[in-house]
Amino acid sequence: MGVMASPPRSSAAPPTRPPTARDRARAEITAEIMTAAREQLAEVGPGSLSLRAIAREVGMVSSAIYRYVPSRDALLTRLIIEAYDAIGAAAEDAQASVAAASAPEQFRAVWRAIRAWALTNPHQYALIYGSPVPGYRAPVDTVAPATRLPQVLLNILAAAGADGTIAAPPVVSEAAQRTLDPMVESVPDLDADRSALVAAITTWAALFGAISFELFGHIHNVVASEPESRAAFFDAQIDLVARLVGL
Amino acid sequence: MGVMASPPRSSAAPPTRPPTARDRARAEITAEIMTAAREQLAEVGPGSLSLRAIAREVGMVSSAIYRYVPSRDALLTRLIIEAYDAIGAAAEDAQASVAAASAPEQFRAVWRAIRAWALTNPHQYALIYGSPVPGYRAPVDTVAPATRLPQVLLNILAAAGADGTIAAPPVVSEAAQRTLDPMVESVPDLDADRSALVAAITTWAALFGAISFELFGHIHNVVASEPESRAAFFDAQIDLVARLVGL
DNA sequence: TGTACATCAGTGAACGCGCGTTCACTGATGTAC
DNA sequence: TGTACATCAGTGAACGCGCGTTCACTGATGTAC
Repeated sequence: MGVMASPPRSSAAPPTRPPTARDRARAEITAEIMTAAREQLAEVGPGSLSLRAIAREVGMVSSAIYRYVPSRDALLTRLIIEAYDAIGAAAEDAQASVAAASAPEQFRAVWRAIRAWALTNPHQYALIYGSPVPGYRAPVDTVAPATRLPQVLLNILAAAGADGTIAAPPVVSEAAQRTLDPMVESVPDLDADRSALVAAITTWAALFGAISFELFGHIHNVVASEPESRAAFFDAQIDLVARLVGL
Repeated sequence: MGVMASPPRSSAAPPTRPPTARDRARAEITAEIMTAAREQLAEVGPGSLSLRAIAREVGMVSSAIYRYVPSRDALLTRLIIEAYDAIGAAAEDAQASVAAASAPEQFRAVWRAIRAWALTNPHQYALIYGSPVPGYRAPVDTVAPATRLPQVLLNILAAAGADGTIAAPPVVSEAAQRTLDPMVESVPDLDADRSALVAAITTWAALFGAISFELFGHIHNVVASEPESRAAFFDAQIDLVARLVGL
């Protein structure tokens, strides 16, 4: 997909020239706007996110927002990218902090971190893993940040596959294996067994299903609602689902 | 939960008295309103569902809607109940049509039917399994219809457990088992092994995760997008996840 | 079968509110000489 | 260091639009005698 063709560089400003007072003010106010936008999101949901309300919160007149954000959709895009980056970073940090542990332990640590992030940021979670925002079409910029999280999972599984931790990966139908052909061919470094890949994607979707069910209220009156109960239940789900991938 | 305390009876009208012309007109127009509401839902999402737009569609003045629907939230509730009933009925019908088959085959048939319903009615699906509508609080009336679908799955698993089709159900932690205590105690007929229940709930959430991922675009560029590919991939997910429950 | 009254569906105007976005403008900050 | 000009942030008014809900009303349909 051609992501990261050149070394990372901030695309906003020419590299030299120290930041002026105006630059710093701009950065600060932009941050304030994003914070207000996140709060708005939590209150009314992405569909009703309002630039005017954000302007009010920040203390400017509604039209002034347009000095910082070109449009409502662009703001949504920034929030989406932010959310993918945040949940991806949470996964990366969790993996890094147990890098010496066994693959199943890494898997567990990463998924616990993902769930914890989702519980702390339910509306940002819903923004990226809930229903698509009607009338909004996600631009390509969101693709790269969205891959950070699955990449962490793939890394764990690839390492476990390489060092023999995964004994017998499950076998799936040829038809299902072939559905991954276009993707495998477009990603150069990916030479995992396709059955293992199908299983990996299944665990990925399965545990996001578990988190969504918890967050969206579908296990209300099913699983006890104390935080420790919910955590124990999710742990059990991690362990069950980990079997699918041979961990 | 006290659902179905008395024999089913339409709560709207006194049982006798044949329907008058007015009654029939009312029923017809109510149906038209619900259809328009479903179309609205598909166009703009639940958050922006507009009574005025629905009135326009049906060809009445905006205030006339209030002869049929007490408020916007009440309309949403009706749509939600309708959606739970429809997906529940799809599952029940699928199970009934393969009632003589083996448990794994029934499981597969039901999940295929659920996915098919979701693909055909993506916005109704998102309404009930996507992000909660901000500012909307679901009333108790939605609980009973929401249980129809999981009930079908439980029935299949209970039968498979009883006739020995499920050899060795997986074992989960005591802590996770205990999280189901309140629910098991409140449902009289439920004497399933709690490990099996945890596994059942996990498969339930897992396959809804798979459907949501497909519908909400998360496997775009991952799994080939032709309908047959997607179906084959989902079939593989069913089979993988079925193992969690011993099928 | 015919009339008097009650019920209901639908109208149209109004209340009070919100939204995204554009535009000409003032005044402060930054840059080049 | 000082001045002239360019850049930018923020203002306030406006455009044109949408929304949920209430209310007094007209006219058609249903009911009881």
